[in-house]
Amino acid sequence: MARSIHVRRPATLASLAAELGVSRTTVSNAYNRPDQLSPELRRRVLETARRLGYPGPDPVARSLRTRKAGAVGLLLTENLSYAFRDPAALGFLEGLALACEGAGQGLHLVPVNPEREDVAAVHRAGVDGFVVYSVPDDDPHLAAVLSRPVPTVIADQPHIEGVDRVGIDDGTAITELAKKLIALGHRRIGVVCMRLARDRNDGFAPVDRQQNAHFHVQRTRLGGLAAAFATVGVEWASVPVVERFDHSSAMGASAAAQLLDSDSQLTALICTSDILALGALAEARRRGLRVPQDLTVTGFDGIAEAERVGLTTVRQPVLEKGKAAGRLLLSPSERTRPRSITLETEFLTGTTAAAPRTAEERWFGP
Amino acid sequence: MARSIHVRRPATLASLAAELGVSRTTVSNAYNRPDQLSPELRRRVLETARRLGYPGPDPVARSLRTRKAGAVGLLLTENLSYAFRDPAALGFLEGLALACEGAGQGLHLVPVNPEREDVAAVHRAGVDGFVVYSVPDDDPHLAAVLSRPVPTVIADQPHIEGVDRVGIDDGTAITELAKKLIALGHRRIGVVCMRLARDRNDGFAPVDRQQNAHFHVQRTRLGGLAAAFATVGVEWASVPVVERFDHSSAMGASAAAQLLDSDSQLTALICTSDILALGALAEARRRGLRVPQDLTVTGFDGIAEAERVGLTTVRQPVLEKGKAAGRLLLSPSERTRPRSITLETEFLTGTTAAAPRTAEERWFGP
DNA sequence: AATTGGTTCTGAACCGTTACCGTCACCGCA
DNA sequence: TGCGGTGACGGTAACGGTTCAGAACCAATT
Repeated sequence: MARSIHVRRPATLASLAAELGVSRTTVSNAYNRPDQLSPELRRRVLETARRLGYPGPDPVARSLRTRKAGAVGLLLTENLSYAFRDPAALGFLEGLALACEGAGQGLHLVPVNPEREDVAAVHRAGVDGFVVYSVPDDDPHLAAVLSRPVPTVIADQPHIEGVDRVGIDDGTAITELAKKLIALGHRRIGVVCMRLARDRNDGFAPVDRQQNAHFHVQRTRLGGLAAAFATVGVEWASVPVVERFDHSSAMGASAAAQLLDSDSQLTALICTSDILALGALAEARRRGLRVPQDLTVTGFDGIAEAERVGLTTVRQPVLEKGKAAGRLLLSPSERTRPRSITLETEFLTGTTAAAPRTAEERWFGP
Repeated sequence: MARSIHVRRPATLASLAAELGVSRTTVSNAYNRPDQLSPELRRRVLETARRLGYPGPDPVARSLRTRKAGAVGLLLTENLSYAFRDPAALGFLEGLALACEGAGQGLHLVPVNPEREDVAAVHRAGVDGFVVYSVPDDDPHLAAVLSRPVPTVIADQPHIEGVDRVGIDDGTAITELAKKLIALGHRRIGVVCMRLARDRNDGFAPVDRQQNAHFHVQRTRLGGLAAAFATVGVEWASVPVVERFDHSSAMGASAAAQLLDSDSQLTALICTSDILALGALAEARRRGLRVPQDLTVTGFDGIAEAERVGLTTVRQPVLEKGKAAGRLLLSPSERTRPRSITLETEFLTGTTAAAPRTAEERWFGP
């Protein structure tokens, strides 16, 4: 005979007070303001609590009353595993977690169902503020976050009126990198980038798709490249840009292959992330192309493995970015006006970029 | 003149009801049970909400009444960065996050201040349950979690009466590995392990420290090795075990160095994690020792990089472990008795283990 | 005409706590 | 003896919702 298990409701502050013959206020004070009652009574309260199995004030009820949840919400891009496997995102997450930990705040990962456009989870999250990390510009979850009456910090996204922001200057950073390649003599380049929109497009990305990209970071980096090459008369529309939906070095390799197959005259591959660049390096190796003699390859982010293999890239301070987001959210600002933090990037010379071979060298070998 | 900023309190469900001239129940229903009121009225409610800037029912208040927080708490080992840089921990985290996402539950990282023994954060977390991942057996935070009247799942920790558990059979898995080395002929081995207790001890770990280790996983793995080598008459007390507090390949390298310096006759280094083993490989390379001809090196975990370099190791399904923990916590069990899930491990042959050179070979070369 | 059933909305209780202010006893001091 | 100050505790009203039993109304059935 199935018998429903009798779950004894845990004792409440009120029941404890009744048992002790004191007021609820006093019990509350025993936990929250020890100086407000005599040590003797406090001892009795806590001891009785132990005896009755009272686990202490209910966190949710407390939050309701004090108007503090003690946690910050984090909204990540649609696909969770995507973030967990991207070293840059992970660094940001670690930095944010550290900042929260330092402030004694929990970090609440908001569940975003990739299937349905279910914004409810954003409304259900009991948090004191939100950090939004690199979601598409038109993400309904972002809109939902902004509709909540709590402070918000956005990272790696375009500025939104009245919202704090942290990020780097993606455009300028990659323009610098492009200028180095231009100075080396590269004119015929190919570009590998991450996905530009929510829909999958594993292949060439025409200019209008680039310009309408939903992901701010990718859009800005491509824009920075276009600007740099425009200065030497390279028409951007003629530069092949290959997009990959999944972010992995395998995808970087396949994108590199697609580019090299489409134009054997390319002298450099510019990748908008290190992960992709590592794949491009692997593809070059597979083809027997020497880097940098036969092909220049560059990345972006400055992840550990890139540094290990000497990739020419741009380092961005991902850990600091996360910490800064946390500080921005948790610091007791006067909130007089939205603050914006732009962190510095650093060009890493590496060993995967060099002057292109001349035409003769290309045809007859060195 | 400093003037305190006037923060307009956001509209409440009650104020919205008053504005509309309906009851609070009706407004609540407009959000939670659309079938309970006429479409026309519902439309009016939502429209007025938009006009008044009402962000929808307050999540904390709702949680209080419904007794559901919509999130699970995760208690990680003391040092957050430690977890974020350990691929095994990261895999677990990803799996857990995926399980939560699938169930529409948030994942609340409990802030654990490494400095103070501040258990308050555990009590402050508004969650429906906890997952505790590989904390020291005597961690006060674990005790605090168990005192909360919510379901709990522990991972990679010894069984606790009445608490669900997920893990692998560390002892048996590493015993298998040890037996392979024994079969190859190894008798003189050194062991590199992660920290065994809260206090830092970068150096040799005597047997009693091993047996009293606070970290279940490390304790069990060492025990498994001892059991295996006992079968061939190798006295465990004579086996050098070097411990490192920080978990990094650099530490693995230095530990390997310490072992090789202390006994040049060692034919194999068994490491209790892949990260440490990768460091040991680096150290062997630095010394000009060929692996596996001159030295056998093994790891544990089966992280991606280990597989790339062909490390002989044991793979454990970390992602699955995280998912299983989530399922265990979120599945509507009858909770008739605590459940325990032990996942399978797999021996990876790799290319870093071989028979030791004979004495002659050692002295005169091959 | 009375009963039934369905839809739509309401009233009051409740979730478990903390904030705010008030009360009261006790003490030292003039 | 009266008085202000202080330490210890209590009462009441939020905090912002959800739940559940039922009221009011109307149409259809018996």
